[in-house]
Formats: sequence, structure tokens, C-alpha cells
Amino acid sequence: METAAVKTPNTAKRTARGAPKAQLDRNDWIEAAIDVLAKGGVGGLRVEVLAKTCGVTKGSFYWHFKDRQDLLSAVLERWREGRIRDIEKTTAVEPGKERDQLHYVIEVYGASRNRKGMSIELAVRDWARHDAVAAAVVEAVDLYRLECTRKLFVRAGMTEAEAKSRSLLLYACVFGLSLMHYDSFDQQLPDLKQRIAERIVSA
Amino acid sequence: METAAVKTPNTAKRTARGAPKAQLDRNDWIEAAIDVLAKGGVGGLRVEVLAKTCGVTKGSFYWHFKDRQDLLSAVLERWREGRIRDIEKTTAVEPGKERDQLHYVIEVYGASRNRKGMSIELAVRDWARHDAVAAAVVEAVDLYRLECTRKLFVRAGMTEAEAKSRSLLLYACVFGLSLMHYDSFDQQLPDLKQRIAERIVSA
DNA sequence: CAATCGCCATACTGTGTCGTATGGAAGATG
DNA sequence: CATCTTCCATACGACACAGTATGGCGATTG
Repeated sequence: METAAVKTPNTAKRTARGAPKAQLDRNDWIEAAIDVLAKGGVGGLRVEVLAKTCGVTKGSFYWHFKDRQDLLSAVLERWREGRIRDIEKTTAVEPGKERDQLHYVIEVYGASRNRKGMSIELAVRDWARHDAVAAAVVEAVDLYRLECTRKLFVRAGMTEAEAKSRSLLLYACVFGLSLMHYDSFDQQLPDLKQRIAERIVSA
Repeated sequence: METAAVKTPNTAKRTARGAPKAQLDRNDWIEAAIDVLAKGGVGGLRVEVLAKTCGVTKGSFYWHFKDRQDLLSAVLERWREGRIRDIEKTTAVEPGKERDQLHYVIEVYGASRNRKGMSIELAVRDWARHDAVAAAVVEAVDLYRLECTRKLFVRAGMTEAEAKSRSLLLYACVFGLSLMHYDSFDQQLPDLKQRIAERIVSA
């Protein structure tokens, strides 16, 4: 029997797929919370509901967390770290392929792909509309992302101002599309999206 | 119970500004609800809270509405009608000034202007993520808007496919920007926004 | 003037949720 | 083996909210 974490002895930790862990740690709660957040938003993220999805009662929850806000803060921090790491990985590219990579960034954020990720994204952004802490996290993530793609546009040969403009346009478009319901607007949506991507990336 | 039409006498209706009406009708409740919706989202739209903002108790509410869902449906319908009328008015323009009007559309939806309208917009769109009726309303509004600006792009000389692409890009960008926190991304945000608008509208 | 009606207040039930307090089971430790 | 620690269940109190029932007040009407 192997221990996933290194800290506590903690015997029965079956991280094997399918076998539900005998014990829950803080990390398990956070991951489950992000799942619930994606489906129901912050409003649907309640202690007893979350406990039910974990197969335990809230007695467990209040052992790992001080209160509900403690979980929410942890969720926010987890999301921030994940997004920073993700954008760093996504915008790392060898010289000469910056425009290809920018197209890739647009594609990865497509609503069709990465469905769950976009649900979390929208849930957090709606959360940020009523919570200052969430707003600060969103701002940090936005600025980091904008900066990463800005560099790509610069390395692709654009001026500073134009690069900033394109970077902002890129993310605005990506998030905006995920917010709209336009499935029946056209029969060849992929063509439309391709044109949009070109408009954002091309000189 | 029937829908409040014009038939009832209804004496003391002081729609005069400043003087709070002695009586509330269905319309007053809906307007107050939209205000609360803008600030707190659908989750914050509760009967007793809304009643408090109206200065009455929920006894009044349940006289004008069957239940909470009755109000929510009315709010959705009201929003839909308002958006349709608004976009019709905004995209009506004499030949030759289509591009100017498209710039105007982008500006009107700017987060700085029309702050409350955008709050409602985002609240409804988040609502649509968990409610099928709201999603249908958002889809109808989106398709109508996309169609209106598409015509403008066509009349500005673009091909059908390009016009559709630009129309989608326009709204995606507008809503996406309202979703992001980029205030400290640049010192000359107006310049950036101007470049973006040009990228969307210009040939 | 009496009866009615439109509009609202009050009181009540039921449910969902937060947070706490306490007990209990199972492994770790002496 | 006895005890302690870790993790969770159960029970409880407090509150917010949806919806109902009923009573009351002013205005209208006959």
C-alpha cells in the first residue's frame, strides 16, 4: 500500500482509479468543490451538498476546513495557480512559431474543447462580480495571460501597442464566445471561427 | 387571478418622479427585480429581499405573482423585449454610415458606459448556464443581434461569410471585455479599445 | 351606510443550510 | 493491551427563505 502524499503516515490511501479513497484530505475536498463549482456556480457550492457528493457528511468537512469561506479561498487559490501554470505551458514556443501557437491558444479555449475548464472559468468570473477576493484573483490571472500572449504577438513582429490590443482582443473574444448562444447562427461555424482566429492573429 | 390589464380603475397611480407610489403593480415588481438581478444575480433575487427593497412585505408579492418562478419568467421576457427593441434602434442607420454605426454599437456596449445594462446582461447569461428557459431567451437575443449587425457588415460591403464572422467577433469581444479585469494592463486603454474596434469593423 | 374589492401585513409551516458539540471507529503509539 | 490521534457521523440550534392562510385597511360601489 502506497501513500500518495509524503507528510502523514496515513495508511489506507488508494489513489487507484475507481476505488474511492477511504479517507479524504483537504486536496480531495478542493477538487470536488471545483467540480461542483463548474456545474452550479458559487451559489451551488454548499457544504452539505459537497459532502454528499464526496459520500461523507459535513462532519468531515469541518475537520478539514474552518468554515465555508476557508474552502472558497482555497478553491480560488487553486484555480489561480492552475491557470498560471497552464498559460505558461501553453505560450511557451520556439521562435518562428508564435502565430501557430496563438492559433493553438484560441483553439484550446474553444467552448467545444475544454468544456469543464470553461465552466469553471465562467463560474469564477461571475463569482468575481460580487466578491472582491475573487475579483483580485481574476485580475491577476487576466493580467498574466494578457502579458503572455502579448509577448507572442511582439515576437511575431507587432508593435507594442498593437500586440497589447491583439492580446486583449484574443481573450475577450474567447471568453465572449463561451458566453454566447450562437449554434444556429450559421451552418459552417468552424469556418466562421477560423475567420475570427485569422482576424485576431494575422497581420 | 388574471393578468393586470387596463380594465381596473386603479385610482392612486402617481408615476410622478420622486414620489414613491402608494401602490405597486406587476410592472413595478419586475423593474425592481431587474435592479436586484443586476446587483446580485439570479441567486440574489429572493422574494423577501425584493419585497424589502420595495418597502413592503412578501404578502404584496404573492398577490401579484403566483410564485418566484412567475417573477423570473416575467423578468426574462421583459429583458428579451427590451434587448430586441434596443438593437433594432441601435442598428437602424442611413446608407453609407454603416461602419460608423458599428463603431457606435461597440461603444454603447462598453463596460464604462451602460454599466447597469451590462450587469444585467452578465447576470442573465450566467442564469442561462443553469436554466433552459433563460438559455433560450439568450439564444434568441443573440441570434437577433448577430443578424442585425451582420446586415450592417453586408451593407458595408463585406461578403456574407465575412459579415457573419465579424458580427460574431463584435459581440464576443464586447461581452468578453465586460467579463475581464484588465484596468491595469495598459495606461492608454482608450487607444487599445480603439485599435480593437478598428480590427473588428475595418476591412 | 354597508358591502365589496384591491392591496398589503402578519403569522405560520416546512425546508435547506451553516456552524458547533460530541461521540465513535480505526489505526498509530507507548 | 491501553491510550492517543485522526477522521468522520450524529444531533442540535440558529437563521434565511418559499409559500400559505388569514386578517385588516382604505377606496370604490350600490
